[in-house]
Amino acid sequence: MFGLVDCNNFYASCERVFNPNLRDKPVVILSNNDGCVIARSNEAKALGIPMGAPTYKFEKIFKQHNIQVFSSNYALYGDMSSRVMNILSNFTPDVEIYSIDESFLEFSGFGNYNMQAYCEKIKYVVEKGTGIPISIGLAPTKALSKVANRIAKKFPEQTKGVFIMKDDAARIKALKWLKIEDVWGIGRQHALRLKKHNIHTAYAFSELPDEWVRKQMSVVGLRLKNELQGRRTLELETPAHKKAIATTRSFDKQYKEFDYIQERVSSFAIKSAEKLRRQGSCCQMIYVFLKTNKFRQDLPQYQNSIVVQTGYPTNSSIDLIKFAVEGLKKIYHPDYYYKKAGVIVMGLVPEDQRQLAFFTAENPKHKQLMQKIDRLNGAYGTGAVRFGSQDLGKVWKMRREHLSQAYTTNLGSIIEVNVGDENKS
DNA sequence: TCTGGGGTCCTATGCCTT
DNA sequence: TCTGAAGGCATAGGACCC
Repeated sequence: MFGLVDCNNFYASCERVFNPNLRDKPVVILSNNDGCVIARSNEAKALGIPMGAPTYKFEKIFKQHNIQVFSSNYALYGDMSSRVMNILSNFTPDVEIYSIDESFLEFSGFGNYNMQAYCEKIKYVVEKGTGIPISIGLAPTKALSKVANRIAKKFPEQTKGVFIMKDDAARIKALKWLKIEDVWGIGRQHALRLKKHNIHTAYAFSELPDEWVRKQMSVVGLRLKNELQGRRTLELETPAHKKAIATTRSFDKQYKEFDYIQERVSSFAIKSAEKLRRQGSCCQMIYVFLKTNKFRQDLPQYQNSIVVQTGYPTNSSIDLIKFAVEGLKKIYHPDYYYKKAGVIVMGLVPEDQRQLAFFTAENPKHKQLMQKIDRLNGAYGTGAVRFGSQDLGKVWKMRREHLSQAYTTNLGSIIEVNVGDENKS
């Protein structure tokens, strides 16, 4: 049996843990730059706030319905997530952390357990320990456990937040209920095509001929079909090393000047190098991209990207700036207004296993230099040490006008409890 | 004026080597 | 030495996830 544990409205729930006044009130969480809505409480969903809603278009509605608005606070959500995951691992050794708010659990050898009671206990202990409400779905395959979870979440009164797909009759009933666009692995494009072929439910999809699914949706679609029929094709995955690390951002407005964009791309390269060093990896390729604002169709559109081979594995900020700017020069075009750029480092190898290149290699002094820089930045804050290609006078600030505090990771943000006497807190 | 960021996997294509 | 088939690899793009 697979179990899928999903935290309910995770980001909104995190905010509520430390601010109980938010209970039963509509809450939305905004993306970086406060650009759009990326999470909603049930109350906000009921008010018709869609996922991805642009903030500037909905500000009036936020005010009108007294919706509580928060900038995303990843320090808080990341910490709350690891607390939840820690508790889950006490209930079965086989846990795959699938995302910040979801885990697959495998229950093998639990034949004699009353799984309904066991899962209700998991739910109780997680909620008691963290304040985060969860839903649990159990089924014979991963894809079906996603379906079961959806039912648990959708019908909390009947299911108490735990739904177990006991037999084939339950499977068929659930799949007939689930709309095709809500199936895990069916995105917008596939849903559109399937509907054109009169496939509207998960069940109808699961009954399609193998060849058709394979042809239209590749082996991925076929695996999904098998999973929905109850045949296990996906297993619990063990954490693998990352294959790429990305640092990409939208700009606060549109920019044309090369110098500005070069400065941004250099900063992304530095950030990527820091991430590489933190996980003990080096990269062999660096991908740089540049885009105009896709929402401004009235302006000329342009996007381009390039892969630069480094020639040797490196995680030196100095080298990565050099390669990134070299790539940028090849794709930059002076006629456009740019809104977004990014750097992705690829071809990652462990730092201690880098092969020696015959003619080129990272300057051996860089390693020590980077260690010192990382230490200084660690002690005095990111950006304490900057590079020549970064604009020293400029402080890049993300728009985060509705940020809650880092209650769990920053001592200065710790909650104070006042007990009677105002002097004692 | 203002619409996020970070990932994965699969396929098609073209080129090169065997 | 030439030729075609088959396999490996890099790259680009599309689909999906959270």
